[in-house]
Amino acid sequence: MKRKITLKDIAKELGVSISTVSKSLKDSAEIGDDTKQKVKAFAELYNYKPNNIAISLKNRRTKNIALIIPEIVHDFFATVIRGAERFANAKGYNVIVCLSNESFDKEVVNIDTLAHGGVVDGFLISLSKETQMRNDFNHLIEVENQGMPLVMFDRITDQVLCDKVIIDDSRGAYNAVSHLIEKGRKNIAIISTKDYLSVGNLRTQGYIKALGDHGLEYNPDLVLRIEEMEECEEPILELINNHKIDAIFAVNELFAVTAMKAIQAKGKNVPKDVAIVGFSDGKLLKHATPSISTIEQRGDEMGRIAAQMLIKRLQSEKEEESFSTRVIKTSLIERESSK
Amino acid sequence: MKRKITLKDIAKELGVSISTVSKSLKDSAEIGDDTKQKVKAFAELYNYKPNNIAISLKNRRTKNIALIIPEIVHDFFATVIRGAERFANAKGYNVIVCLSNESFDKEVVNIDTLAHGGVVDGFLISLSKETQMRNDFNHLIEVENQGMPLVMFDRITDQVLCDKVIIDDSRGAYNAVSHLIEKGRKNIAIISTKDYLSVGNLRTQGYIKALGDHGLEYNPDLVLRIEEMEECEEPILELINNHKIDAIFAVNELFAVTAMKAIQAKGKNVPKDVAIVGFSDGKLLKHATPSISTIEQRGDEMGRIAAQMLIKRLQSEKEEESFSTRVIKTSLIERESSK
DNA sequence: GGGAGCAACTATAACGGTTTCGTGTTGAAA
DNA sequence: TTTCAACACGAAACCGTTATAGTTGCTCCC
Repeated sequence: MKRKITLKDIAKELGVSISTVSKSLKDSAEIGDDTKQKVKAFAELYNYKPNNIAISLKNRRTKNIALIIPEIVHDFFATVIRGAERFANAKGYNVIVCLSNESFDKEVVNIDTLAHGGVVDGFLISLSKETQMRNDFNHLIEVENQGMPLVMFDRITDQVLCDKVIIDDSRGAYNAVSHLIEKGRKNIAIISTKDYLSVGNLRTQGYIKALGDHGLEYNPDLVLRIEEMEECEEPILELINNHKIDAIFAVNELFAVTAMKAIQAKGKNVPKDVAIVGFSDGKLLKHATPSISTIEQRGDEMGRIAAQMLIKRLQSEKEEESFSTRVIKTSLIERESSK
Repeated sequence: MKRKITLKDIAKELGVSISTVSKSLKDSAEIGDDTKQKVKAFAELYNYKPNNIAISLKNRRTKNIALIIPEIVHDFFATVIRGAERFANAKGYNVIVCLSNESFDKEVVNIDTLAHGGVVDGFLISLSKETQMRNDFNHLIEVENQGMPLVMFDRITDQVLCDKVIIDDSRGAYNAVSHLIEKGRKNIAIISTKDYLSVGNLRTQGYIKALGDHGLEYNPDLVLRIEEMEECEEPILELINNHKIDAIFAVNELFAVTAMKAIQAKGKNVPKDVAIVGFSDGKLLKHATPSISTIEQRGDEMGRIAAQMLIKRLQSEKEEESFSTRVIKTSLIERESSK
């Protein structure tokens, strides 16, 4: 690789000291105007850019932040990246994206490498499924102990003290179910995830509360908890076949479209026979036929706020001891599936 | 931030020199066995990890690679990230994901910052729409001139000499259209993009060739070139209304589902009245009703190979002067829309 | 004319490693 | 006893910056 031009090169070329060059480029008052001009012109000419690695070493900070997500082929997380990246870049930070692939081990390895290696200044993380299941957060607690700021988003745990960004899962679900009730639906099922997933759990709670508040009976048989995303078809089919249902609230995109397909395959009509509301505003729901109503889940907003919280902490000198949790509001997007 | 433990700390604590500690941890033959053991044990105990920034500075390489993509909420690019990240991580490299958002300026800024700042060792890039339109690749040529390796994938240009990974767009399209012809379709339209997009252009060529090879007449009226992804509905509607069409080949997911919706809205049946084949294997096509046949476009494979080519170049001492282009094969996934 | 004060630089240490080149101590061959 | 290699370790340079602490040379003024 061709060597990039350094301060030393400029100094030698112009017959001044390295310090002079450094200070000139920073427009220090210590240096005479003509020298400054000369140095700047030369630097410009040779397209000098300071070596960030050296600066990182000196300043003990890298201006990199890690963003750890469980899965990337997922509109929601993709928009989180977009939001975080945009904000961070504007503040002069690079985002290093890491995938845990829902694996505890990979999450740990990622964090370890980046934290101890001094590669990043802080972390943005959404927990992997496995981590939530194992309920083991030592790797995160250690990050905190090292004094590295950490912001958790979406899939969080209250066992780690740090800044957090979540959406109002429970209230979002509540609104979705209320909407279905207002449309006259009485037998509303929910397709959710296993309880150890914070998000699925909260949404189920919102579902139950909405039923209660509207004087509908809560029937546990209508609560389906899917274990494996990839094998959701069968249990969904079973739910639909064995119960009299006139509406479904699905906690994610995949469950919603799979449910709709199953219903349509039975010759029933959506929304006439069964109405559907999903959660998270991805392409799948928008482009389904009929299009599926959903609770909007602003991933970019979440990414932006998470990055903001992290960078704020990185830039404040004093170690702020109180942590805050930001809750992002959701709103209902009405589409054809719940007309 | 709490300071991390350094070689110096260990040295002071054990009453040996920094060099001794460094060498011990590298298991150098220069150091006596008992000293080595002592140092290693101590380092282990305090969870010492070398500071990668310092190593980067010394070695003049960072073990970071940049992956620049135009858009992230896009299953294809998301899978590319996954493939590249997986391979790079396994080789000890971090992936810094940057989004150009289809903007020339952001692409240039990204590259400039990372290249001159010494943050990354090399680039993986898929050109932004705007860059392809402007036909201006100086920022990439400069990267090459600096001796930084660069691998282009998917959206490439032949005006920059570097390693490349593409899928066989033209042949993929050819196969898609041939498939439709074999199913007895005669009036096949293509919904493509403007010509400056390398990918859309190649797919259109494959379409034309397939028609010719099967003795069908090429009718330019059946070639729709969409300018704005977001405003594709109207022109697609127009195409469908004004022409007798029994099949559509769409060069991406969005065009395929939009076309299908339009056809169904007219009361026609897919695939009976109009068959559809798309391109790129995203969720949208898979979960559409009916599911849409498509040309598989292995993003993860592309990412993996691109990362592999880049890292190979980074690790080889000699400056290899010949560049290669890897072509990834596609295959047809038959689904309901072209039965 | 001998500081004081200032402008305009330069030298140096430090950031945390790696690496080359010593150097002091052994023990054994000559 | 001398010599000399092997061993075990240390000193110092270097990567590219920045911050702090000098060092000049000059003017000004009592």
